[in-house]
Amino acid sequence: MIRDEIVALVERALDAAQAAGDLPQFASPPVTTEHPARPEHGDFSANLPLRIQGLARMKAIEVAEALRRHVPAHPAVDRVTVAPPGFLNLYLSPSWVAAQTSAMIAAGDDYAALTMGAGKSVQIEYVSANPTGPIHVGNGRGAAIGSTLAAVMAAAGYRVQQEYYINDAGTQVAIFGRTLYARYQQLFGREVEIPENGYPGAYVAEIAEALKAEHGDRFLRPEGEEGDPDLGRLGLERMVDAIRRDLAGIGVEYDRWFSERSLMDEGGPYGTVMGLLRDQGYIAERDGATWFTSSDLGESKDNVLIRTDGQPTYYATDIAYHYDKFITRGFDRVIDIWGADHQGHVSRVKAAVAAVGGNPEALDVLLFQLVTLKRGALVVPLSKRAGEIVTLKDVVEEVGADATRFFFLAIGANQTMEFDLDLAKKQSDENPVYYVQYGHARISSILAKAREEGLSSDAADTSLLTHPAEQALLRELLLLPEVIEKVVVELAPHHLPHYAQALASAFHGFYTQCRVIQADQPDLTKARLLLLEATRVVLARTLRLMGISAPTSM
RNA sequence: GCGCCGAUAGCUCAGUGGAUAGAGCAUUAGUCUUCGGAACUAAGGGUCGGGGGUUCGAAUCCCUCUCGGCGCACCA
Repeated sequence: MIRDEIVALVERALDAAQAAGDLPQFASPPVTTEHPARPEHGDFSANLPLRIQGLARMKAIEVAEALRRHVPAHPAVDRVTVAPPGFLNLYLSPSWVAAQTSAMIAAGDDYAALTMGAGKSVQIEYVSANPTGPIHVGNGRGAAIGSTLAAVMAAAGYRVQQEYYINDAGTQVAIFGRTLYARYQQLFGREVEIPENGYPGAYVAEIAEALKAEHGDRFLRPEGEEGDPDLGRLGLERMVDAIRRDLAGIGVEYDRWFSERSLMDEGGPYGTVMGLLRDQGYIAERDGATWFTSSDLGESKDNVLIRTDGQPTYYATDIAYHYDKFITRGFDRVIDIWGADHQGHVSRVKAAVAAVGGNPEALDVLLFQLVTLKRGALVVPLSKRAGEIVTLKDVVEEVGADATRFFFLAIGANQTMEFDLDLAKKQSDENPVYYVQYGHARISSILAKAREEGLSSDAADTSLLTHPAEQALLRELLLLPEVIEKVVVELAPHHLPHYAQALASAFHGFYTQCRVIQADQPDLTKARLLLLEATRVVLARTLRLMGISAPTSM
């Protein structure tokens, strides 16, 4: 990308200035650039002179001047200036900038593909909500973040695998099964209450009805007896199917759905991990339970792995799961995306990963702060155990998948979100996603009209694209690779929607000021059509990375 | 009590140690209305929660205080 070339130019200028004796010899910190807020300060600005003035024992402005004299010529760079108190400002050549459009169009949906991932495998696991109830609004945030990060990392050259970890074992699943059986019995006229800690939501009763319709009384046991485990298993399958459908509704598709239960298979990861921990002396038996002595590894306390009832804890299975990710499947990187309420789990999973032979540095846990759901001033509980559940599906049906995704993506993960259901519809009308999509539709419409009139961008002379609005748009198009890099480095997808808005704004400004199709100016028309094609490519690419549609009409 | 996250315009939020802190919405005033008005231009609106410190330079880094969210289970 162009930024890397600019950085290289400044590095070479430093070397040359030192070689020529204009600057003393010293080891320099790495060169960085930024985009100045004000256009008169150039397209790229390097603050290197300010940072090395001490090392050079010179005034920053003099360092800058010495560097400026040694910046090598480059076709992309028009001029280099020095600005107080010691900035080196570089200006891109308007004709070079305009000429980049052809490459963007040629690259198409591969535009801004990076090699930083170097083909490394990365597994991204997200949502993984208990399959004891439907996906709710809070889960949707993780879904939007995870699926977007996956797309962006793929664009950055990683081999990405997206996974959903199905918690199909453990206490909550058992409670779900008992709730389902209670609902099932009720359908046969038995006066049975759902369990105290059960799931009161209507969806459990609906599953019971569906299973009754399909299987009749097959699962009925004599009164007072426990239910047939097959009923629970089938109910869980239906729940997982519903989750899969709801997530597909906002464009989320996983490569793999991983069963927690499968970890317990004979010779599987769970047994392996327990053996590994035991061999290394990290296991202690206390109070009838089996403990991981994680405090030996710097954790604040030990944790139970096997409860007194003989069942493994969520932590134990999670260790096995991460062993499977790192050791069995050998991912180079693993990214877990969790709600902030799991924050306390982060360090002990990392400790466990290290204990079973994985590299904790290769594990990133991306926490997103919780979504509080409101209906006007009232806070709506998100718990599955509360009666009312505001499902992701409900919200998507009301405000649309594109607006929902954009809404979740636009806010940084560290920021708590308030989702006001009363305002959801109104907000969706004002959602900036439509502003972005409208830009794409507008371009498509103009290009269609041009085709009708037999106009094309063939052999366009891009050097005609000198209008400030054209140049502003062109510079925006060049930024996407930097945005992708930033999203990957920071694991922060929220940069993407902000970029999309800036790009759309640059386009709408161009559209207002520069008429594209002009009969009396065939050459300019060709050049502007080329610019439109490039803009459409970049806009569509940006929207697609966010999992949002790029409509040709709206 | 300990830990993680946050506090920036009326509201929702961006902001990489840089130059005059930005956007959307809202408000006000305009443009234009033959390529799509879901558009464009402009104005008003800020002690970047308070206080110290580091630095040529701090919304950004460090310390501290206040307020808010979330954790600190043999639930997940």
